[in-house]
Amino acid sequence: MSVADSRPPQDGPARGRPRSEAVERAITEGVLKLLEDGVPLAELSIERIARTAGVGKAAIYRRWSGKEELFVDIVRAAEPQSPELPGTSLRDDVVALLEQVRQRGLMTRSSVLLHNVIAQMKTSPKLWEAYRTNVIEPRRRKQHAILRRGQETGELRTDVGIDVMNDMVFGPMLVRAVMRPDADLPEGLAEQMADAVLDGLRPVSPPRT
Amino acid sequence: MSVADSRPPQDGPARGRPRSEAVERAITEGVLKLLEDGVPLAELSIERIARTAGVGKAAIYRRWSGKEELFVDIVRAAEPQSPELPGTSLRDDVVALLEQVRQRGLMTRSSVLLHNVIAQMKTSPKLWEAYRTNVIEPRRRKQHAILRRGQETGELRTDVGIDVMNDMVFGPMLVRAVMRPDADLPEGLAEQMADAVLDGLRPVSPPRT
Amino acid sequence: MSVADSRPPQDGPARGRPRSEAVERAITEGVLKLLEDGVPLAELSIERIARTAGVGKAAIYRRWSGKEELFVDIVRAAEPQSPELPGTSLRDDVVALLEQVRQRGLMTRSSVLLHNVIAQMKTSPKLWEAYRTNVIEPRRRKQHAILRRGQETGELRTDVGIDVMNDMVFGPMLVRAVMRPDADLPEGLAEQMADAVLDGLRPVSPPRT
Amino acid sequence: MSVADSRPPQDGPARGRPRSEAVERAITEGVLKLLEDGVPLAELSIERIARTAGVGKAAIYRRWSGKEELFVDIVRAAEPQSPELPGTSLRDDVVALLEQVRQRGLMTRSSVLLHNVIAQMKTSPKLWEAYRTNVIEPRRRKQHAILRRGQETGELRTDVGIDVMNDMVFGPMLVRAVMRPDADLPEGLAEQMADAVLDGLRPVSPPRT
DNA sequence: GCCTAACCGAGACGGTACGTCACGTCTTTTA
DNA sequence: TAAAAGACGTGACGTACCGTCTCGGTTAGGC
Repeated sequence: MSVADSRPPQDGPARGRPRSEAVERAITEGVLKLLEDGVPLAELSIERIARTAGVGKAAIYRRWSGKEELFVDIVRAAEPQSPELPGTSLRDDVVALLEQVRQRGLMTRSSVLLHNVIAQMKTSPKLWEAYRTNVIEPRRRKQHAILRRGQETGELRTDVGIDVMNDMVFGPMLVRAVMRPDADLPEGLAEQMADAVLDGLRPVSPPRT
Repeated sequence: MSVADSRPPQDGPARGRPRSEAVERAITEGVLKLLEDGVPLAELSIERIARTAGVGKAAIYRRWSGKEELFVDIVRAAEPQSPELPGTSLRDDVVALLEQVRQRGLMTRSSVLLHNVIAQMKTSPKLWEAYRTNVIEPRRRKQHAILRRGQETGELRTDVGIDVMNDMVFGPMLVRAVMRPDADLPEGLAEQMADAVLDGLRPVSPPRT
Repeated sequence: MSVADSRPPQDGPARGRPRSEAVERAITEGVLKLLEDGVPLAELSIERIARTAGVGKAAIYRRWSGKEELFVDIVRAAEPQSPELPGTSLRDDVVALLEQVRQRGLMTRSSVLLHNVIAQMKTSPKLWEAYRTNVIEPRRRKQHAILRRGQETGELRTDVGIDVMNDMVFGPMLVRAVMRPDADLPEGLAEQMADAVLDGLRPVSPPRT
Repeated sequence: MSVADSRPPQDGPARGRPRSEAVERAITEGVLKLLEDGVPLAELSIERIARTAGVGKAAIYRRWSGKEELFVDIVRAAEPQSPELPGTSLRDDVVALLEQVRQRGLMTRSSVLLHNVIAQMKTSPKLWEAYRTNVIEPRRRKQHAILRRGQETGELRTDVGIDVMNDMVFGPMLVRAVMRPDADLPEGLAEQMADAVLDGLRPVSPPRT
């Protein structure tokens, strides 16, 4: 299940002493504890994590190939589950997804935690790729599906690319929740944004006076 | 002019040998060369920069207090100048700013350079603050001013907060240009986005059937 | 028989699965193989020995308490048996013992093996003591007995301590065979040394002119 | 002067900050202190030495390529200077050299120190070679020279190889002083040994009755 | 034309962390 | 109960940077 678990694949029954789940837990909880104590991400060394978790360095390297892989797993674990979509209309589905992003922004902010870890990832192309593949792309695929269905039901214009529309519909909330820690995310924001932007993306623009 | 130039303030004429501008240039150009050669940001150590620039470590520490301060200066230097706004209409001004972001996205991508440096900054609150104050906020103030004037001229609805509208108008392009290196930024994208989103933000929403 | 076999003493018949002799053999032969392959003694780790022998580490620790104890047993096993002494005269007995040392020097050298292991032992006082007690002292006692009998038969002077004479008679060959891997040990060396040194240790030194 | 000083050879004036002699002293004295405190040689790690000396590991690796090279230098430094030879006769010169070996044995024993370090060296062929070249061989050359001159002056027989005679003359004291920590080395031992062994190596063996 | 202060490259300094390896112990399954 | 396998905490390995500190030497004013 873990992205970065590096145990070599093997057939047959496991041989030797199995890896302790307690160790796994001690490590991840150690990292979270350090972050919550306000330790800057840059000061999270493997040695310090091991010391905090009461664990040998080797126990960490046995599971992850480095600091970054470990962080990916921790972010993945903290990632909220994708919500059930109502499916009643394009507007309702869009609101549901926007609301998820908004919630995520609130959570991320309140627990200092993930914001920096995610930012940090961009410094390592390899890791960013892992994060994109495992977290971002699935979310994006779901968004595309919703928009495509909106086009089919005639709720959405067809003369703008799905990908561009995706950024127009979900980009504003993303920017607000992820890139601007000082902006507020009031209740009702999802509805407000959805209504306004979908209004500009209706299939036929009636003439105005 | 440099944010991080740490020469102690001093009265009277400079004494002793003045700092060599050639050294300054060698350092910044060394960093750019390394980045362009595809060296990951995480592998840019002060020692390596000094070696590449043919410069002593002390010469760097004399000018910046650390790696991060150096990076801030480099990003600032590479930041494009804000364009002149036509001022003919809300739509034209918005298109001009969106076009600037689009151009910046194209440039950043082609020169590998800044994308990661900016991401990196988030890991250092101090630096992110500096970047926000010096780069992001001025740009945002200009955007707000445009939108406010749009409200005054009746081109924009007044029942949505300026700040939210700002994200709705400029957020999509920002996401596309800064956060998604694989998305394309075709010509005409600025116009397309501006027209669609402004359509949803017109002051009066006529009833639909 | 093994010095370092650490099975706890126990009454009654052995219980549970008995230790496999094949494992014992695999371990000792693995060590010898590694040494003969030119692996430096310092690179002989328990882990590597176990890997080479196809054996678990625990199987080694069950039998010896550590690397050094294992080495003692291996050296002991390789030690040549003490020869029969002719007993016809002091000179003949001395030659026989010197010849044994010479042979041992030749053997040790050809099989790389033991020279370094013995040297290594000196770093562990405990082991050196074991080696001294089990290998060196018995040999020394036999040498002393011969010399003492030489004094009784009037073949050896009595005004020099047995211990000093022992070093004078056997020391040269020992130095040559054990401490100087590059010296040659030609046939007849034992006789040559014995004659010369015994000449200086005759009971009465007649006055010279 | 140090065997293992690994500074790359260089022309012209020294560049950069020169290496501190104080550091050199702190390291060697740290090692001696640890040994004198009874720390087993096997527990002397570079990290511990650095900690004891209040020095960074790099400062050690800058001077020696490893633990063993460091030890060679320490033994060399503790090695007594070769004595002036009287030159009055073969017997007097031999006594002088034997006395040196005896003294060395006494010292080595009293200061626990060097005995084990020297033994340790044999485990590393490379180091033993260094020790042999720098310490043993010079001493041996001096011994050979004395014996050769003894042959020329008619004090020594010529029908035994110099090398074999060397072991016969100096081997006993060497064995006693280096290989047998429990043997005593009384004053006068050098004279006693010299007289006895030289008696057996006189050029003409007069007939006996 | 000196003096002197600050610069310059080089590199040593005490530290900290890296990722690997071996230690001796412990915990699995299999025989 | 022993067997192989392999995870466990510990700690040393040798390397790379950190940011500071000497070195000898250079480069500008101000005298």
